[in-house]
Amino acid sequence: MKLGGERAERADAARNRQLLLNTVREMIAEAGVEQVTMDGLAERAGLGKGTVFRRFRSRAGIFHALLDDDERAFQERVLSGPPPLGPGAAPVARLVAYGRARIRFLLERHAVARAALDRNQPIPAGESTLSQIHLRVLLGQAGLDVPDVDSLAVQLTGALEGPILLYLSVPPRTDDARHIARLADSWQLLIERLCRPAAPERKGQAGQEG
Amino acid sequence: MKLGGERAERADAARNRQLLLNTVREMIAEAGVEQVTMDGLAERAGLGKGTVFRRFRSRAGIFHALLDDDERAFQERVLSGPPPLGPGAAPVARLVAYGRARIRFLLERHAVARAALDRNQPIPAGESTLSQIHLRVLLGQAGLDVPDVDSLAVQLTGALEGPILLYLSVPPRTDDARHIARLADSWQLLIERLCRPAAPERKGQAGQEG
DNA sequence: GCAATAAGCGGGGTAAAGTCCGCTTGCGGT
DNA sequence: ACCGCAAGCGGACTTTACCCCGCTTATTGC
Repeated sequence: MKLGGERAERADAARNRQLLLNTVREMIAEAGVEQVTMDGLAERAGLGKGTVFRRFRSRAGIFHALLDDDERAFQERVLSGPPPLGPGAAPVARLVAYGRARIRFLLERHAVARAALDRNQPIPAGESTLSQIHLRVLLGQAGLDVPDVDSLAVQLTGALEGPILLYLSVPPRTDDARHIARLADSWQLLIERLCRPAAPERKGQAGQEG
Repeated sequence: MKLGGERAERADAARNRQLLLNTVREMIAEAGVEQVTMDGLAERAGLGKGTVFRRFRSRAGIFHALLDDDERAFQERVLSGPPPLGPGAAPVARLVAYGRARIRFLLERHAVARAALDRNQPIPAGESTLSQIHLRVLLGQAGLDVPDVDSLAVQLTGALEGPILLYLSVPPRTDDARHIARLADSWQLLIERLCRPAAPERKGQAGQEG
């Protein structure tokens, strides 16, 4: 019985996928992300190179898959863990908590996250839409009076993940850790200012450019 | 006559640098960024491959240099052009104008900007610090009451450039343009909310996570 | 001019990503 | 149990970024 036209993944394929993921984790632990090559991975796993590329379409795809694994656990904490990261706290508090947790998450997986960036693919790290969707929902719950919550969510995702994915050096310099703590505080400030109610005063302030 | 211990760039080197930049511009115009290879560029410029790598340390370095060129002109407009992008307008208005102009700038050079991202180097697009420094200065002038303007500037740079550098597909899909306009509006909203004065009311709102 | 020298130059060599295509094999149907 | 076949597999092949190192040439002091 096949289900809905979609053939299930073959047993050997599933086995090899797991084998490859385990192997790549070992290689990263031993020698770092930089040293992982497709040939090396294939050989170490006792498989052909074609197999590796079939499973993960590119080198970046491997790290993407690796990140997806961890991302699932993270998502679990967000969706059903204790507040303020999980449900039960006020939206603004959850936004702050999410940012802090996300910064930490990405920092701990920094090398992998950067390796998951693909020069030819738009979406970078493991289902980056996770952040975007979650921010989108919480912003909505916060009852912000803004015309376009979606775009704001995109932008805040950039504010949250951009610095780590783009500007951080890949063997982190010693003072990077301090930067991170400051980024987390700064995120909290940004969110709280964004969400706080308007001053009752009625002087209009505007900026424009064509 | 040599100046200050630093040997000036040799005449032939400078000529070749310019030749290479022109050649790469031609190649991009004819066939797109993707089709630019180091061998092809060297051959077309009538130079050796080693020369190309000596001038721009990597493939990304070429596009970085290309972007730097344009960036200089952009910086000119920011430092001494007409307001609100140039000096003379209120800081908040300039922040808004800068964001709009920067989004447009990056969008127009999207393919090059993405090609300038280097998997092994932290700093991405042509002197990305330009945005960071400028935002930093304007935030200071806006007289924000925040403890750490530097981190905020880093984060806003991410908000501004991250979406374009990370999430936008490289042959832009048709509806990407609409996204861009929305991003610009959203940027304005973000800045204005961030900079507006606090409501006088004293109800504290806070969020925390360890 | 001329020698000394350091920078620039060239192109063959290496390594690693990604492609191709014929062979093999698990799987579902009978 | 057997058959047909779509999916999986492997590894040679191609492409391309990047390295190396001996040769060439612009520059500077005499």
